[in-house]
Amino acid sequence: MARRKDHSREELTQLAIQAGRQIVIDQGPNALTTRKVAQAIGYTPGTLYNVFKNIDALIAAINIESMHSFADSLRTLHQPGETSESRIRRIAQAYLDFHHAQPQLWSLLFAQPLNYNSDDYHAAIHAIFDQVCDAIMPLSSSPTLARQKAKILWSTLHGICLLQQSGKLNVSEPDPAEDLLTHFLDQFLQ
Amino acid sequence: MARRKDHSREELTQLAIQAGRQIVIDQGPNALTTRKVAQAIGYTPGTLYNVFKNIDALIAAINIESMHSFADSLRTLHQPGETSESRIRRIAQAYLDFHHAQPQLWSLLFAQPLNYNSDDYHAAIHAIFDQVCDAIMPLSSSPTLARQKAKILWSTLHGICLLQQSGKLNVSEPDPAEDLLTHFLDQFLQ
DNA sequence: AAATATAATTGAACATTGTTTAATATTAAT
DNA sequence: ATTAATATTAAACAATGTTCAATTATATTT
Repeated sequence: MARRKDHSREELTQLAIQAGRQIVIDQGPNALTTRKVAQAIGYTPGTLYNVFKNIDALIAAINIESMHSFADSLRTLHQPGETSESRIRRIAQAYLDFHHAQPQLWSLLFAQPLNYNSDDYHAAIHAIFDQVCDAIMPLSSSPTLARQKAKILWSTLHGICLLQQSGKLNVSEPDPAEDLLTHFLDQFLQ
Repeated sequence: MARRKDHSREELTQLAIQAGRQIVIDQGPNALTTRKVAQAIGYTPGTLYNVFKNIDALIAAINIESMHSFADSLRTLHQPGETSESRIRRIAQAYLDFHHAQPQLWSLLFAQPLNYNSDDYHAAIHAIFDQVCDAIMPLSSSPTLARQKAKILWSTLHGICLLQQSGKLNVSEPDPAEDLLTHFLDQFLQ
């Protein structure tokens, strides 16, 4: 068998990403296999390797889409007249909202070590992180301090979602992510 | 072949845990396979299944040991006359030290979703986390707030190490984990 | 238009995984 | 001494990522 040319290279790429994304949403990161993705788009695994170098590259592509989508939602939420504090709080809440709305995509993106690096991946991270830095900049005395504060905020958001997802520390009381975040931000924004 | 009885059940358990631990240290979490562990202890994979339910149970056992070891180091570091601030700072630094000294064991423990739960696992987490809560308690007005603060500290430590390990945000400047931690604690301990 | 080159697609295979199981050999109990 | 219980293994299974020769459709050249 050979060359159907039903789809262009770019179409195939998008088909695979969307199919893979849906598999992750429905069945979790562990269910993302080349055979499942291939079957979902009506091709065989071999074809995927003509478009992606390996499955890590496909995972990276799905993650890049998640990041751009999140970056877009951050841009949408931004209102020029807003105080820095309000903007930071809304960015943080948006992170929690993403985790709540798409826990499986969040896991694929943040809860699993990634073995694939690329400029696109790098750029997608910055499409998010630069906005966090921007929001914090007005409250800091130097760009270096602002960057550090942004990394601390980012780290804490990661950790809070991981903690909630693993459910490992819910003995006496659950402590909803929102409560932890509020508690953290009240001090962080002093 | 059958029944050599070179080792008791408990001896086999410990052999497997130590062999697995060393494989993770030397070659990383992904190198931890039943066949490698079995070969390292001079048995076959089937024998491991007579001792562990599956490989996730072995991973959990290795993690439990890591946690007890870390909990011990926290106990060792504790000095009765110390201020709360100093104790908290040293606990946090110990977390970073663990990550620095054993990055692979840290990854197995914290950077990968675990699919195996047990009372022992739960107890090991608390052997650590209860000490963090204890250290924070004197600075808080209620046990609930102390627990929340402990979770925030814990989350941030996680996040900082994850960030450093992934190396994804080291564009303009690396921002060593120690700097981020100091920056965080200076505000956290106010 | 014919011949040739290029590229896409597949099926089949390979190596590695985790895991199960029937067979077997050793120990323990009767 | 016979029987029962148990530990161990080899072999097999299913599922995974990945590679590749063979094949066929399109593009290019003559």
